[in-house]
Amino acid sequence: MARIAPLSGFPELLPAQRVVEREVIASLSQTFELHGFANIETRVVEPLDRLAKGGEIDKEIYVLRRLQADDGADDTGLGMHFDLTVPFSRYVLEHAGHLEFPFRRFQVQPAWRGERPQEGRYRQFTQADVDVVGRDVLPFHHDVEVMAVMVDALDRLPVPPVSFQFNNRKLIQGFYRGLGLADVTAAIRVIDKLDKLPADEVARLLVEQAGATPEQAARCLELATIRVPDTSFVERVRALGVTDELLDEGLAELAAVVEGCSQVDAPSVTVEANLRIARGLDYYTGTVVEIFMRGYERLKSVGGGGRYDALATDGKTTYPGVGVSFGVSRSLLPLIADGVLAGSRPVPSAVLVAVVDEESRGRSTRVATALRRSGVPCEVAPTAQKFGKQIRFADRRGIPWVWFPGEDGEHTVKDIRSGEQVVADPATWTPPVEDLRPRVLTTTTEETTP
RNA sequence: GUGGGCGUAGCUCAGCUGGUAGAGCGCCGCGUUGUGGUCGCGGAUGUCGCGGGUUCGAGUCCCGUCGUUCACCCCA
Repeated sequence: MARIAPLSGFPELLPAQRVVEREVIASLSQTFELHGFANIETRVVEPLDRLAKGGEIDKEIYVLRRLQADDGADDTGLGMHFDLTVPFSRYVLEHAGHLEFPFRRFQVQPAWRGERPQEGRYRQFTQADVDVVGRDVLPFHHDVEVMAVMVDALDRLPVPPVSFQFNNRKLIQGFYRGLGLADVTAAIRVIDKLDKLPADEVARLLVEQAGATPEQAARCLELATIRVPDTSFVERVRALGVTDELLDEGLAELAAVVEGCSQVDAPSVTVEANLRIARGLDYYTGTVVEIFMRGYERLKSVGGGGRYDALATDGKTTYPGVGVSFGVSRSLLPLIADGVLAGSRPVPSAVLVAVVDEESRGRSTRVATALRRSGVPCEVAPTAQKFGKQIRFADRRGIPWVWFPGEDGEHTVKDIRSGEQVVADPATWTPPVEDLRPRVLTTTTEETTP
């Protein structure tokens, strides 16, 4: 029985499950590096005043303090980061003198939020972020680039198909402005409720909270219901008859992002323009995106991001950025729990070297040494049980091969899946490459490895 | 943070209006004296999440607590 109570919201994985997470992180990192993004790791804590920029998230910050703090000082003024964007913006400011701009980095780290946990929401979770940051300026084409990188990265993952839903803040703001709407920010917040409230209710709220006329509210809803897999949204928006300079700019940018991401060779990723995607964070200024995973829409977005013209500023210089993050824990833990993803084995060993009797354990150890020299992960059987038991030991752990050391160099190795057993030389034999490392198994297809 | 559902063997679960804890799978042993998986026979599972209360008696009822899950909120 579990005498030690698990901590709610702080999930831990068993070895075979951890195989999945490690392979996914390795795959993401590899793709990001293929696109020339450097890896960084930021410290776990940040000064509280930097983390707390107002907003609901303040209450979710875990604060650090010493057990024997002075009575007067109840904390150290440090909190654990709740995402990777805030620490990154601080990192950029702090190390700006040593970075080359535009700076391209990726980061895969845990973050902490004191939330009520549930499926896909944890108090400690890992996310993977890719961003490009410029000094003073960051050309728009980086929006397309960084989104395309994430499209490529997620396409290579052994997860269900994902959908990138793009929108653009300039488009929304320009449209509302051209429409003559008073409170653009309030209107965006209301439109964001569209998946929870019926359309006519949203229209009512637009009138009530955003100072819209019924006519304006109707137009806003028309805009928000546009959702297409190509650039045809441009014509449909124009047909609504609103003209505005910012709107034009947003339309062009969104078209470029949708176009650019559609051109990535990524069969398991769909790309759409969805004009009701707003995203709550108010620092976004252009491109915004939310990512959804097929069959797991209940998790809401498994990733998201966008353009922020002032990621960081030191008063003299501003650093605009564009980035997107993928929720590693949010997407993987439900997939693992549902049995969609599993590790092929809980141990790295590809071979179990059997032990004939304790007197000859040295012979088995020498076989293992030879195999390791060839890069074959292996282990020696813990006890000299009957061979049937030793084979079962390997079978339980998913170790595909069992090596039987012979008396006079007469070695044999058995594939316990097929039962086939052949004479082999420890110095030269290697298993098929697909047996070398644990792999990620999916229930739908046979297997996938980065 | 607010409100609801659920917590029984390693796993999935059964257990009626309170009366001495069960099944399947898995695990262990033997059949099979050095090559597993099938089959047959046998065996062990457990502070019924934890603490308190009501009762002659609590897995069952009540309260609290922890865990889990759902909704709100927020977002990865």
